[in-house]
Amino acid sequence: MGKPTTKDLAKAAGVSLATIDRVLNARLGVRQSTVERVQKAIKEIGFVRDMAAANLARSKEYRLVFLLPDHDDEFIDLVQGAIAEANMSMAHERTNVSIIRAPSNNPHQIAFVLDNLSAEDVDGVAIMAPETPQVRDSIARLDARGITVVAFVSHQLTAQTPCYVGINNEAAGRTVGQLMGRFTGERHGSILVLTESMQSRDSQERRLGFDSIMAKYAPRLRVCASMENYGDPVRAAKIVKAALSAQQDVVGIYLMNHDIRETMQTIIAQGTPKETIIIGHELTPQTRAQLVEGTMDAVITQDVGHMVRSSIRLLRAKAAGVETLASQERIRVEIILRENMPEES
Amino acid sequence: MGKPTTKDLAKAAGVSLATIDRVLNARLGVRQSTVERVQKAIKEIGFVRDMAAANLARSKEYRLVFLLPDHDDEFIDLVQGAIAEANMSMAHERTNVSIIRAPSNNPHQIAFVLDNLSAEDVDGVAIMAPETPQVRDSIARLDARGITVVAFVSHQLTAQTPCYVGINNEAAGRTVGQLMGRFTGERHGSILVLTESMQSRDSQERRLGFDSIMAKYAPRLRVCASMENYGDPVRAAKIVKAALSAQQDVVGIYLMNHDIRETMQTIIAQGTPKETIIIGHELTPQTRAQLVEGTMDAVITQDVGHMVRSSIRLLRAKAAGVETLASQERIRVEIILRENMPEES
DNA sequence: GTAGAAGTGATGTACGTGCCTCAAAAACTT
DNA sequence: AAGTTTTTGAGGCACGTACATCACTTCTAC
Repeated sequence: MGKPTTKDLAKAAGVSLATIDRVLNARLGVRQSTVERVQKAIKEIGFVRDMAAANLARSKEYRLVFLLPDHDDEFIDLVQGAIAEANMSMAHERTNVSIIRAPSNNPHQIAFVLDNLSAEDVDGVAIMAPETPQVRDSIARLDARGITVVAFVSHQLTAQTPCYVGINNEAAGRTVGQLMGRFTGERHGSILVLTESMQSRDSQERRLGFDSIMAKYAPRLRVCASMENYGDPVRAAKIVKAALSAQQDVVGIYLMNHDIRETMQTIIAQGTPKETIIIGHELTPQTRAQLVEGTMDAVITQDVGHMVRSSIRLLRAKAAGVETLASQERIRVEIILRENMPEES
Repeated sequence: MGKPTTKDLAKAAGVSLATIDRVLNARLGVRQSTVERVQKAIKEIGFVRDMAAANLARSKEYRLVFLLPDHDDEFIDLVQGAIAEANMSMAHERTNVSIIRAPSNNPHQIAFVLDNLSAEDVDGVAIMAPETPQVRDSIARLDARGITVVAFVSHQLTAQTPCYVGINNEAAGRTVGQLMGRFTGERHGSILVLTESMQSRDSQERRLGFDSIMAKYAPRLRVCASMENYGDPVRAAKIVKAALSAQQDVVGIYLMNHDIRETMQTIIAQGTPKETIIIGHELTPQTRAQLVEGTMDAVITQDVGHMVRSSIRLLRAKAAGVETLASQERIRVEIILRENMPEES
């Protein structure tokens, strides 16, 4: 005979199906002694409930939301594409994912958007936003309202510590360090580090990891202070130009943030010795092209599709109160060279 | 109102549920004109069927089988672990995965095992076995019996070309080549290539990719002919010892097969200059340890858990006659250094 | 040549899958 | 007896399936 069902359980515990249901869903209105009797029966007959059937009966749709920055760069595009794709394949699994945008440099606005999410309309939110007190508090309120939260790409420090779906940024920095050390051969010189901002925890962690490895394995190289462009293309170009003129011995460049359009353009326009090693983050159409033509040497990336699906699974599981397969959710720090570049989308 | 259901479809098409069902499952006994009417209605109201409910109603379990080699090495262990883990989390989704072992060096035995699989007991098979005519024919017979097949890790050439779940081995070889060229700096010397056997297509592809990159980017290095150990530990040790004594200028070693226990042991015992770059395949407890202690410099790997889950999804989808999300199933050629090594299991 | 039997293909009916839920009954409290 | 708490029953979610039904053909016998 097959797996035990609620019916078998009911018989085994000597109660009705409805009571079983209340115990399974930890709802109240069941005497403690009955709860225990049922739980004993569950263990005895080895009952595992069929969540597919449960969701069907509940005729419940999981409504999930991704909160993304409202500016458009290639990385956000990738994320949006991955969400759209996931949404397609999740339609079968009664899950509906939507996207909300909010200006990433305005914590109050983000908090406002989050606070306006009602448990009536939404079961879970994946938040991609800088780590600010306002957002932290909003997350706490979401949690209080029974909306589950995961931090997407960027960490969020909260009391309830929502899951973080993204790479270990220190490991990413260390990996870049190791590659930079190896790829520059035995050359001496300085390394430029370009970033959007060192304010964010992610940047700090990457830098930390990078420095630790550079100090340990490539002391011959001088790592310059991080240069911030604050997301301003003009400033980005100016900084790079100035740095390349000032430093004649640049042997490597670490592009720490993912939006590198202007930066790379300027570097190429300015011209660098062809041995200059350039390593950046995130596999986008831009970095792909750069890898192919050899202007970039390596890209450290996280699988965006995987992250999106992982977030969805986590949110669904948390919303349904189910365990998840942790190993499947771990996001790897991937190294992409020209040779192992996956085919496009 | 929510998604359209079969009931809505039936009304829209002006037929009963049973007819809808017949059309959806491409069963016979429906007039062509009716089929067309239903299909038109499907498109019109945008019907997508709820596979969860379908499977529930069918009260069907997908019974899948992995055919693995019957010898035990660390890679097989990983695969078995991943299967066990997947089995746990798939229990909810009415899927049951089991493992069958067969000697990988005996094609007739493998064919025999496959031929004994009945469509009564099994819906799909993931085959990890060398590419032989016997297995090819067995796959054709499986297909004829209505059992779906995917090739797991190793390619299988068949008329029906079953899906292959595994990495692009040529890309893997190219990636090793690029790393080898980079990591050896500007040094000159020779590169050893050690493998179990060059008979298999996978090995040939890896070698091809490796050679192409070495020739192009590191002509200063001399790549030696592949040395085969035929899976024999004693022979493996002897070969390595001989090679290292004969070649005084070894700057890099490419370990092409995944079972490298004796080989690495011998290399370490024999002693090589510490700058010798050693690159191998598959992240196992062994290669992890080697990476940590610095005796290996990089490992090219495929995510075993991902591959197992991917195979399961593919088999289920094919067995159910459903489309799959291709991008999710693509297996990446992963580069693992000490710095980006994922935590164990 | 036609009524009737028998056969064939197309379509519908009713109930089942494992679980949830609402209303109503039963078992306890005060 | 009224008020609570606990339990039950019946019906539903979106779909599948054995069996029943219906409309035609084809064949036989008169």
